[in-house]
Amino acid sequence: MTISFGSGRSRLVQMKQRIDECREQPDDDENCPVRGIMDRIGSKWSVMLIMVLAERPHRYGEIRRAVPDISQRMLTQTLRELQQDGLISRHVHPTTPPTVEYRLTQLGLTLLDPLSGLLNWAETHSEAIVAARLAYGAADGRVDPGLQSAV
Amino acid sequence: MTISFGSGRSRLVQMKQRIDECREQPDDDENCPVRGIMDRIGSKWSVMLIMVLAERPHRYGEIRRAVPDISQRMLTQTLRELQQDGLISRHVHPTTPPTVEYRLTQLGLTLLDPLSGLLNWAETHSEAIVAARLAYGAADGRVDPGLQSAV
DNA sequence: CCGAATCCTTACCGATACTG
DNA sequence: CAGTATCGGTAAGGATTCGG
Repeated sequence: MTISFGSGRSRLVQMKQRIDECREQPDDDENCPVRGIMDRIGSKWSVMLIMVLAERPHRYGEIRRAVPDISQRMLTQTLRELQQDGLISRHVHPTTPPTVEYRLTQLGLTLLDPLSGLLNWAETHSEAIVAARLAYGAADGRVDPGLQSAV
Repeated sequence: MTISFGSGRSRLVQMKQRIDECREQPDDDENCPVRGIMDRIGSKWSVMLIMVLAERPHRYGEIRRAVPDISQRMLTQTLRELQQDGLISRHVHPTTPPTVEYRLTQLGLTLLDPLSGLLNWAETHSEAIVAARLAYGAADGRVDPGLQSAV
């Protein structure tokens, strides 16, 4: 995007201030939605389902086939959560047998850009991260979390 | 801005293809790092610690004071994970008492931009999401997940 | 075809106490 | 100051079974 490179830092600092303010009011939930949203993003299957629906609207069984290693329990539950957040919508066609179609909402579409930005970062730097994980705990098998200064 | 609006969608679809390929090989771990990275991002404290260190390098106790509601167990554990991924570095100054400073690495700095993009999205649309959560389960208290067609 | 409901096994994570 | 070690409650999530 057109925003300069160093902008991420200052925006993050401002963000932290706002989240800190949330902690002041012990209302527990509802007052700091950013935290809840990030938890949702980080949940095991949300991003995967969003990616599937980003391609095109899908029926329930289609999603199930597109993501074979999800249990129907978690598929339904995650769909409900995303629906509850207004990111996807559920459309029932009164046919026999019933046909249910899920698709991204307008709100869900706006998420695609920042989300793909993060995923692109993950893919771009995945090799560096795997390398870092291997380098950690180096030496002769000794696990010595002592001093190290790799910038 | 040079990037068109719908770019997020196509990039996400491509991303899904690559993650699907990862599932083909049952090596379980190491072969699909994107999944692991996203889990890390979504973990409870990682983003918060990154935000703190985005401001400036911090000592252990400083982070602890900056994030009061984290246990020292999770603080140390999350710091180790981020260090292992090469996102932060740990510097021990051999003083008495010991002084340990954490800071973002070059790799960690590159994460700030896409991460702040996502956080900005979360903050921007937080009201819409809260509204959607309230709207879900509307009517007279009846929870009827039947048919609905809000976009 | 599209779910809901139940059971049950893990892992996360907080609290607490102890070390160098 | 900057951690490590251990215990235990809780909740996420998989397998399975039943319903409309």
